[in-house]
Amino acid sequence: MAYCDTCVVRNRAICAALDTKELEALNAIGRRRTLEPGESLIWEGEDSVLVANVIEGVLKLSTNTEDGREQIVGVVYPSDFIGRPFGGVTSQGVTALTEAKVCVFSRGDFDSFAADHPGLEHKLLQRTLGELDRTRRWMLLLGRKSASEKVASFLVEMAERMTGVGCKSVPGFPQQRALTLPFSRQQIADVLGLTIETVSRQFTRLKNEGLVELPSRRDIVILDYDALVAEAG
Amino acid sequence: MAYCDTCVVRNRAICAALDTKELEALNAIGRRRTLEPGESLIWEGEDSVLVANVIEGVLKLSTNTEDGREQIVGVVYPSDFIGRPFGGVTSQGVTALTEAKVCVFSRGDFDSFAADHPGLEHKLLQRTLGELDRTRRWMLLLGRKSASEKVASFLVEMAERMTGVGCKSVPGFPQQRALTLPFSRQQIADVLGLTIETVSRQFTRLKNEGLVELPSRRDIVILDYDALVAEAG
DNA sequence: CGGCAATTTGACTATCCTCAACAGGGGTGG
DNA sequence: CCACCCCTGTTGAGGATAGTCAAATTGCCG
Repeated sequence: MAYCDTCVVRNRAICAALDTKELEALNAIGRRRTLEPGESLIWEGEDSVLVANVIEGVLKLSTNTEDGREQIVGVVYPSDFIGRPFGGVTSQGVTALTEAKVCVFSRGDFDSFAADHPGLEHKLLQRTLGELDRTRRWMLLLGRKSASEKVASFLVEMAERMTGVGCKSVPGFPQQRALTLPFSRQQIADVLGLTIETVSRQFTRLKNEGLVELPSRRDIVILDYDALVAEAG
Repeated sequence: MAYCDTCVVRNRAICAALDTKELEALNAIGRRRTLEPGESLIWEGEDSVLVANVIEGVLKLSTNTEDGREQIVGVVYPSDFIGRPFGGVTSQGVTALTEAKVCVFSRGDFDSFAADHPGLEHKLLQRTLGELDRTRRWMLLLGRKSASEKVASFLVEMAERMTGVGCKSVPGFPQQRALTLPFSRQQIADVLGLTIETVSRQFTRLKNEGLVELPSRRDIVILDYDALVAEAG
C-alpha cells in the first residue's frame, strides 16, 4: 500500500518534508481517490472534514452568492494542497475540472499528524503564504481591470501555469504556445468576474487581431505572447 | 526592554504560542515602531526584508497597476501579522491608515527564530489560513457583486471588525452601531473596486433611505443593521 | 444524421465610470 | 476670533463598458 513510493508529486507536495518512515505513517492515514470532471470533493459551508493533496488534474475552488452567482477563487494543480486544516468551516467548494487524482486525509487525522511533524507544517505554511500572495494579486484583476485586460491576464497566467503540462513550444516560433484549457467559457467567466458573452467576445476579438488561434473550444494557440502580456496591463 | 510584558496583543498575536523565556528571545530581535497615517512600512515589489506584528492601529495592504490604479487587498488590525516570511518578493505594499504601533523584525531573524519554534509557526499557519479564507470571500464581492451590494457588505464587515474598538452599542437600539471608519472615501473605493463617486452616491442613497446616518466624513451610525445585511447579498 | 449543449453573435440596456462643477469643513494665518 | 483656502467629498450630466435577453451557430455524441 505504499502509494507514496511511486507518487509523481512526492517531491513537490508538502510530503517532501517527510522521510521514508514518516511518509509511511502519513500513507497509513490517507487514501487515494479519483474524481470525474464536475465531481465535488468539498462543499461550500460544510464543516471541514477532509483535506487532500492533488496528484493529478486541475480543480477549482469556488464560492457562490445566495442567488446563484459564482466566483472561482482559486485553481489547484498537481502538488497543491486542498482543504482547511485546524478546524472551522470551509468557505469554498472544491470541484474537479478535469479527471483528477487526490490523496485524501480526514482532517482530524491530518491535524494530529501535522502537530507531530513541524517540517510538514512548515511546508504547508510556505505553500499557504504563496497561495495568499497569488490570491491577492488576483484581486487587483477582479477589482481594477477591464474585460480585455482580464482575458489577456488569464491567458498569460494559463500559459505560465500549464507550461510542461499541456504546453508545447512550436519550433521556429519561440513565442508560440499551444494549450488545452481545463475551463469551459462559463468557468473562465467565473474566474474573471465576467459573463460568458463578454469572455466569448474578447476571445473572438483576440482571434481577429491575430494574437491567438482557436482550433477548438478548449484549445488555444498563442501567436503573440508579448502582445498578450502588454494587453494584460 | 521587556516590551512584551505590557503588550496589549500578547495573548492574541502569534506570540501567544511562546512562554516567557522564548518571548524574551523574540523580544531581543524585535523593535517597536510607530507609524503616522499614510506612512508605509513595506513597498510593493521590494525584497521581503521585514515582518511585523500589529500592536495598535489599522494598516492596508495594496497593489497597483502600472498606470496607477490601486486595489486594497487586505486590511490588518491589532494582533495581525504583516509581511512575507521565508523569502520572496512582497507583492503588496503596507501602509498605515491610522497612527499605528508595530513590532518589527528583520525577516532573516524572524525566519531563523520561527524555524526553532514550531508552536510559533503553527500560530502563523492558522492565521495565514484564516486570512486566505477571508481574502477568498472578498473575491466574491469584487468579482460578482453590484456597487450597492459592495458598499453594504463593506459596512457590515466594518461593523463586525471594529466591534469593541470604535463601536458603541446604543442603549435601546440594539441594532444601532456607531463607528469611525479608518478609511477615506477613496480608500473605500480602492477596497471595493469602485470609484470614489460611486461610493459617495451609495452612501447618500443609504442615508436617504434611512439605513445609516453620516455625522461626519469618517463617522457612520448604522440605523438598520439587518437591512444592510440583506442588501449585502 | 439528428439532438443537445456549449458557444457565438446581435441588439439593446443598465450600471458604473468619466469629466466637471460645486460644497463643506478643518486648519492656518492674519 | 474670523476669514480664507485647500483638500476631500458630493452632485450632476453624459458616455462607455459590460450585462441582459434572444437567436443563430457550432461541434460533440450517440
